[in-house]
Amino acid sequence: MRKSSAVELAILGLLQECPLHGYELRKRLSTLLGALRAISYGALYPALKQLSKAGYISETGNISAPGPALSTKRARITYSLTDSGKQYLADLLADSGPETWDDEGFGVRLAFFSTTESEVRRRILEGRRSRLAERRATLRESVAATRERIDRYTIELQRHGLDGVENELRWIDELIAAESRSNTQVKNLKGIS
Amino acid sequence: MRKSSAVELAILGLLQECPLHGYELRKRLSTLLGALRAISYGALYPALKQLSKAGYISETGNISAPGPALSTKRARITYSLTDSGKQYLADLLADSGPETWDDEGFGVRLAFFSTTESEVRRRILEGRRSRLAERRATLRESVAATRERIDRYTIELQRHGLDGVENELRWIDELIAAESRSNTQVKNLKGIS
DNA sequence: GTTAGCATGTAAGGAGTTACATGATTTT
DNA sequence: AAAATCATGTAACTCCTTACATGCTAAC
Repeated sequence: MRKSSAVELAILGLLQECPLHGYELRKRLSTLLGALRAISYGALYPALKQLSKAGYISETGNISAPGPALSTKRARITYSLTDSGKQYLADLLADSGPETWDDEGFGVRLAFFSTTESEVRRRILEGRRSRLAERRATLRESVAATRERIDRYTIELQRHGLDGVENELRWIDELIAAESRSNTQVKNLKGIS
Repeated sequence: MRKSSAVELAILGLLQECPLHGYELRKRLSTLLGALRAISYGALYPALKQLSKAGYISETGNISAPGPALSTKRARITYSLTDSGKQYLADLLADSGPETWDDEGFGVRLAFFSTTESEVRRRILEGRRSRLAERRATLRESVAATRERIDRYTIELQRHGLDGVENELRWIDELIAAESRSNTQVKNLKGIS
């Protein structure tokens, strides 16, 4: 079983909420992941086929309402998660390895954090945090190294990159703090009961 | 002549300053473009071969110092811009079409803004600005549309994405303002003379 | 002497985009 | 009736990553 791409994970995650057809799926992927990714049909449909072949999702023509048997609409293919797919998705979301720390892997997983165990959430957030801290260190070094250069624009570009990383670090810290708070609350509740 | 990728542009831009060999080139690309891109050798060397074949750069074994004829070091291949390459680079940098507004295309071009005409700089900055403004509009919409959702994490992800875009917009505005200032100065100087 | 870094490359393959092809439905 | 948008797909192609292959040089 090859490691699943972020796109597949996103598809499975969306289908977890409700069955959808491809076109709708694509729109939701775009808004869900925002600037992160705008997938094309040439990538989406093959991915759906492949997930279907693997048994993680099932296709059904939309025999939706019990009204007029064959609706006038062109047969839309609605995809839903199978039991096997639910299990697979759960496994993917239970993961907190290196692939969950890069920009895309992290973004997709965060989007489905509600379905992720609190402990795994914490590990993913910490992993992402140290990945970002590393990147910040590298960028600081290179900003320092380029200090003598007179080129305004090179400096601007690097400074902006560093700003972005620092910004994201603050954000992650907030998320981690919020996570701790809700953990404490849970512990308190447990203590009381 | 196929349209050149951002990587090729970056290579040409770096070679404009001084001749370099592949290994060094890769390090500089990484620091120059920061988080934007970390190119692998599997991409770099073929790109160099291709640029060489096109006549934009020339390869020379490092027969550097006039000391001991064959240095002990393994023959490093030093690449330098040819006249044709200089022309090509100038053409690429004089461009301000849509390909100069996306994340990567913009980043690379900004890095070499010092060698870009002030008018082209302005057009690229404006183009980038409106591209970002569009993205902001889309994100705002989707944040608004997702408002009723209770999912904290989906909201956080989208809000963070929006923050990032707004941040970059402010940065671009600063750059544009700085650009206008230096233009005004130039005009004043011209007025005086 | 062995590890780490310098230095150049190739082959296989993954992941996706673009452009095309088709047709239904809704809106103007 | 034209235009937009819904809806599904395929084929060719691009670009890049990973893994491998090779060997030198400096430092410890």
